[in-house]
Amino acid sequence: MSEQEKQTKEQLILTAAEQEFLTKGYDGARTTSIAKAAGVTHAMLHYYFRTKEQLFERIVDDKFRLMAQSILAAFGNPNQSIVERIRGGIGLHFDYIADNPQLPRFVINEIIARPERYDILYSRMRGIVDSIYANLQRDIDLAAERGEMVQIDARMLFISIMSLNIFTFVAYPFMEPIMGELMADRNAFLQARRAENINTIMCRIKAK
Amino acid sequence: MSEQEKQTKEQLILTAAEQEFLTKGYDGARTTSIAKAAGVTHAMLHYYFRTKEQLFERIVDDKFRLMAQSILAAFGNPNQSIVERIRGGIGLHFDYIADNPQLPRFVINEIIARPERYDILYSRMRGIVDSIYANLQRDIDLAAERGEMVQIDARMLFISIMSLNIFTFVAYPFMEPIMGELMADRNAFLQARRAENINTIMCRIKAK
DNA sequence: CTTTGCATTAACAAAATTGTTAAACACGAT
DNA sequence: ATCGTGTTTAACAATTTTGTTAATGCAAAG
Repeated sequence: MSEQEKQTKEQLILTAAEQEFLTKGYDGARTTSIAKAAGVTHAMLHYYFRTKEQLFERIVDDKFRLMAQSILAAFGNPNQSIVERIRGGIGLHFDYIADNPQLPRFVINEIIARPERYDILYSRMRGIVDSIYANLQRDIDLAAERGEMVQIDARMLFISIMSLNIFTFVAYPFMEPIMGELMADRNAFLQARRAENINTIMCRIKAK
Repeated sequence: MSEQEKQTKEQLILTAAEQEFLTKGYDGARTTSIAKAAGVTHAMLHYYFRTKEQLFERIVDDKFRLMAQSILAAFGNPNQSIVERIRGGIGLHFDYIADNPQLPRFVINEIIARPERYDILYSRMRGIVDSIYANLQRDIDLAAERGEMVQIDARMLFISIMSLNIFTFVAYPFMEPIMGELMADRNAFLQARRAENINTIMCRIKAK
């Protein structure tokens, strides 16, 4: 059972740490608070992860991978028409973030707090983004020539999509108290927002 | 000159503190680091502001006011047509944030870190937002009836505009390294982004 | 049953960070 | 000149937070 127990305790700490780091960031997080939330002594936390730094890196690695995946999964899609691929991609991306609403804010804050640290990560992402971009841009150009949509820079379109989808969640706690009934029912609001984001982008790219 | 000197030192500390708090947040900021950046001993900082907390509040108050203003100023506008008012508002809002690019992230993080604290602030903002909203929604409804634009919920439109404008700056450090030449020239990119945001919203509200 | 190896605890140590104080200082007003 | 007021400094105190250690437990393998 020692193997089982260890798994559980380590897992408990990781889960508590994830929650703490995602909401409070590295600086705001306290190892004692994490240990308490996990129901272990704080010496236990250091026993498994040595330092706060190392514990944090475990979380960060996971989360960055997740963030990159969410972007890829949404647009590295099969062989529908480009317009449908974009429409579907927006929805997928939105849903992905809805499942991890704290993720974007965490990633952005981390990168701003310690940019140096993520150089390796960038080279990986850069390659992925470049290939998606080239692919998407080519399809957009072709579709534009056929009059199926307007000509547009794929990266600009991409940024617009990310803006609309991500901001909804990043700013939710800020907007919720000042938007009244519109946001009273979270699920209803998110559903409406999802549709609105798709609609907004579709209007933008639809052939005139 | 004692009066002059005091102003300057206090001001030096405030300026350094603003920079530190905006980039690192309350938890990441160090009073010693602020004092050093301001070129004063850290005892000096405590002499003028007593605690880190109080120094922080001075900054936060300013910044929240600024944030609220930016939203108001952009859309509480004169008597052009509603479509033109929206078009102009997007640009104004974008420019305002371009002048204070760290502001939105700071405000959002602060509110998430300590929601309780901003209850009073909310009641003030709530009133302002409500009146702008009612006003805008009425004009939109009228314009929609006249066929000048599509029918749309003003708050949804509002969120879309904020998303597009704010995200550009919040995520800049994250996107810059993975977007290649598109973002190489910051000014050129921002100008393009400003136009794109206006274009995107105009497409969304233009009468079909 | 004892050895071995990891798990656990409590108490402690070290470092970093915030906050204080007492003494020196500058300088204008009386 | 000196008194008073607010400024400045250096040294120190307090607290918080991270990290360590030595002793103990516990369970499986020999």
